[in-house]
Amino acid sequence: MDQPLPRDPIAEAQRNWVRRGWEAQAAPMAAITAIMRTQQLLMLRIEGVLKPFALTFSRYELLTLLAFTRRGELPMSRASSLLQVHPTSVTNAVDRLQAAGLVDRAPHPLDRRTTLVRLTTDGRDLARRATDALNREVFTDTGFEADDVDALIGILARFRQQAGDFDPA
Amino acid sequence: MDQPLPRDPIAEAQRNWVRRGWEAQAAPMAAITAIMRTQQLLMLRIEGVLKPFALTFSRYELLTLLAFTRRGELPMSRASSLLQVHPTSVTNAVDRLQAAGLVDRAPHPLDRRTTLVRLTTDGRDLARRATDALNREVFTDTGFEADDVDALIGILARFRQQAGDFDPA
DNA sequence: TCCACATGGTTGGATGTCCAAGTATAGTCC
DNA sequence: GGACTATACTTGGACATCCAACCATGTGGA
Repeated sequence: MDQPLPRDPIAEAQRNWVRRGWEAQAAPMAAITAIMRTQQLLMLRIEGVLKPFALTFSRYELLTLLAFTRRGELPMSRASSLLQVHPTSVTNAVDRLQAAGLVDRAPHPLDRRTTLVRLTTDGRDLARRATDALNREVFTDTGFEADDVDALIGILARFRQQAGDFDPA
Repeated sequence: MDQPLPRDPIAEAQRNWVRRGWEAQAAPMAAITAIMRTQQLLMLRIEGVLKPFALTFSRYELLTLLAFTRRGELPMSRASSLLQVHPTSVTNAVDRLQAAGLVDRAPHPLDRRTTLVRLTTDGRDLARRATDALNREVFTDTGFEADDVDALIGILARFRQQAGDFDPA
């Protein structure tokens, strides 16, 4: 899987789709498959940068989300909503971050259903160091051209909005 | 997680990045995070369409790849290369498809290291029906605008090429 | 002919995803 | 005040990802 293929496998699949008579669906299929592959490439790269910190991207995202709150804490349901992952994914991430001493769970003062997840000092420090590494090694030179970055942001925001991710206003 | 958020969480994260002084990295970070979320949305949608066929996207892709070959078979290493997944992911997919009677494993006539994975009649039929469903329910109306589909294809092809996925020629 | 290197595929393991179901708690309405 | 609905989070499970290590086989060069 390290060796470049002689041809773009997704362009090939697109041609196959056209050959089978699915012309209207060929380009959308290719775009979606390209998104899947691009995500995979980026994930491998990001996980590679985070590995020395004993972090995965999922756990990193939760730490960073907490680091951006005023008090370094959030209800788990809120974290699930903002990170746009299933509540069980947050449970999983909090379990592992808590075992590593990077967050704590705390009861909500007024609502016994709610668990607050709170950043520890170690967690805040690691979030900062991991962000420095990602900024330096991924976000400074992503492999996208600058114009493409802006275009992607626009296109994917329109898509996410029509998918119901956030309100139009 | 079903309710739209009042604001775009990724745009919010981008503003947070700028506030922290990481201006050059903010847009690339947002583009990458948007790719992650878009992939997740598309995957949920695709898995939803495939579920009645007792297929996952990963298994579907292998079936479709085989359906496009002349003889309905490929060496597993070739499948790994074309699908751009780790060999263990192909082993996993073949195990499950084989258990479901959708593919068979066969020895290579000339190379005892190599295992061929071969589509069965049931597998070919299921690949066709699942493709019909995906064409109808996902690829005909993806949620992307038509211009955006073409732009995505171009942008992501450039990215995948610079990442070493395929040769420039 | 033998050895070193490469290839193909598997196994065990770690990880994170979401679904279904369950329990505890809170809110609303009659 | 009680019943019903909703919310928060967990647990168990299915699934697929990739990594590390291993074994069997093939290739090429000395």
